[in-house]
Amino acid sequence: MRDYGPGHRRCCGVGRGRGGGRGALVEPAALAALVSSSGHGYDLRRVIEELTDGEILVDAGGLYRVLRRMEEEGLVTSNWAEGESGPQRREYQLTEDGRELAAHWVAHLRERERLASVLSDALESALGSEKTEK
Amino acid sequence: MRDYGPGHRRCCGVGRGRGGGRGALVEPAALAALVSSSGHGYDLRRVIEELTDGEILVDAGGLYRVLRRMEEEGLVTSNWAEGESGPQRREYQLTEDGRELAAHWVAHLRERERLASVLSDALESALGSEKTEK
DNA sequence: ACAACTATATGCGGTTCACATCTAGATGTC
DNA sequence: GACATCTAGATGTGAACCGCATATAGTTGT
Repeated sequence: MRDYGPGHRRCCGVGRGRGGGRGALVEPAALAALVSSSGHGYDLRRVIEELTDGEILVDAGGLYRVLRRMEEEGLVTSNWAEGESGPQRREYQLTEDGRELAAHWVAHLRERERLASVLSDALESALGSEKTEK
Repeated sequence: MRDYGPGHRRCCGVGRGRGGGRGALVEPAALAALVSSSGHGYDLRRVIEELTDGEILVDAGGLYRVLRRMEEEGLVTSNWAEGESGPQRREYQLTEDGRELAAHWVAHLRERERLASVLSDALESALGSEKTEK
């Protein structure tokens, strides 16, 4: 159901479960983190946060899911870190495929950036010209 | 929505069913079209295409779904066009709420644009600095 | 003993979207 | 007439994304 509660209005697809709210960001964010420093999942969250100046905070559960999927797809490899104290860690490394995909993501994100720009320009000018004709 | 052509395997979340591939674009695109010219659904597709210089092509089925959902939410109103030849047309008009939401979408799209920019910058610089150290 | 933190993982549900398919009226062609 | 095609609206299906909650362990601090 689409009940956002009383007096609480839905705005621009922001909210729980809105998968497409920002588009697929977790995968490219994970790739970015892994390109700059391989490591374990929990830490990658911090790397992502740092890389993006705190703009992008990924959900831990979602990140683990994405990492496992990427492993299935041969984009990363993992192994349990040995001889360490603390909880078990699964260390991830990028594969060559993963590195290639990361490069593709750059172009893809630029394209997405442009689409958002084109659309917001269109919206803005439409709203603007409407005002003048009133 | 967009035709990525044949022979394009999974890359950067492009493909069927990837809901979040580019984020929610149909709703804001529909709003943009309706701000600049109210009309019926099938025609709004063309308006969207024109507004975005052919960059954004929405799926007809998806557009109708979005329009009906927006009507449920009070963002648009519709009525069957009368006294016309051809197939029945449902004419849509923006409500005041819809106009407000359109304005919100501008800011939201700008934010999304920035996020994509931040992330692609991060990815690019990570890939770049990796190359130098090799 | 208990709380808090690190680390990995699953469950759940809502949402977006592309592709295929369906109905139906209008129009054109052979 | 039979047919293909275009316009117009609509549903079915299923993949994928994501936020939030919760579960499980080990570690560290009080």
